[in-house]
Amino acid sequence: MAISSRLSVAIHILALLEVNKGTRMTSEFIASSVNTNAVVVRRIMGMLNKAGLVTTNPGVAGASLTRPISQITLLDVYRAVEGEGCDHLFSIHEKPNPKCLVGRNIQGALESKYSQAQSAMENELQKITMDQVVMDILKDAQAAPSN
Amino acid sequence: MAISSRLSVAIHILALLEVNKGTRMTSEFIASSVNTNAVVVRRIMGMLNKAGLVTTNPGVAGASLTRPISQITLLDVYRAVEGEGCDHLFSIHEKPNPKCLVGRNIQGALESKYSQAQSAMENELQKITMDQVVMDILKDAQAAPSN
DNA sequence: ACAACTGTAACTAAAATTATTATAGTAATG
DNA sequence: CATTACTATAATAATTTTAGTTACAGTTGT
Repeated sequence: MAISSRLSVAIHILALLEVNKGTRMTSEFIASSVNTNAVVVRRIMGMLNKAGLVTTNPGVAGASLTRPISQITLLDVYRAVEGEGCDHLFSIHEKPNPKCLVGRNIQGALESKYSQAQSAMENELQKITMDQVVMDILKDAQAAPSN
Repeated sequence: MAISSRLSVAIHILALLEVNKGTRMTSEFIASSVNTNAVVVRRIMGMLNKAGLVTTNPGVAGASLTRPISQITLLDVYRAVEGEGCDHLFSIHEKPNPKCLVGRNIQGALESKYSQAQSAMENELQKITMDQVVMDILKDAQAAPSN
């Protein structure tokens, strides 16, 4: 199964915060750009807040980034929205038969291999910063300006 | 969300086929090592068969590997059991607002970044072969022999 | 005080995974 | 050649996760 779209929505939110840095956006406004419900936005914004990536003020619109987007990596965002789920990208079947040689040792063998693949992915996410994403978005905007 | 345990079960099955190469194992026997239902084993075995990794004979027990396990990578197995799902490891939210600069361009930006991370993971899976997994299993067996 | 928000909890709906039941078909064996 | 043991697969159910929605309490600024 795929990784949930929370990461994509979170990146979308952070990009909006950067691009519209001056203005105070409501969760309703952000939701209309993402095309989802405002509660979903607030839920994810809450995770970004808890992870220390944004600052929010209860009751008042307009979240803000806590640091320059060049210092926010996709790994930061991924961990913010996936929480504990980050630890195990690959699921391992539970309780294989300990009476069987393979059943007894498969879990350990899988864990060591899986962690290699997972680390490779995380390292790549860490290399990508939010400002690269924003640049991509703005670059496309120059090619086809309509703002 | 995490990647389904089908990959883990498939690896378990292939390891069993290698370790017990001489004998003809029934799906019931394999299921008891994995600790699941025999139908689950046959379903996954069917995927491995369709992907050309094993040969099965309808009605008769005992699947066999089509090539040496040193030539089966975890990426082969991953693709066999995840099928189309492999294409998009990360989900992207649908229909962001085209009237918004960010909404208009976010999907393209995400796709290019995500494919970097996904490729990094797949490259790592490709580097790991089934015989490394089997060696891990047998190595543990030497340390704590009970067979 | 009021209006406009945010922060959450609770509930619903939809999708995916795994387990299970059931059925049809293949093949080796006595 | 009928019986037995097994595979292949469809259909169903149970469980889990995600995303959308409703509801409401709390905060802020006017």
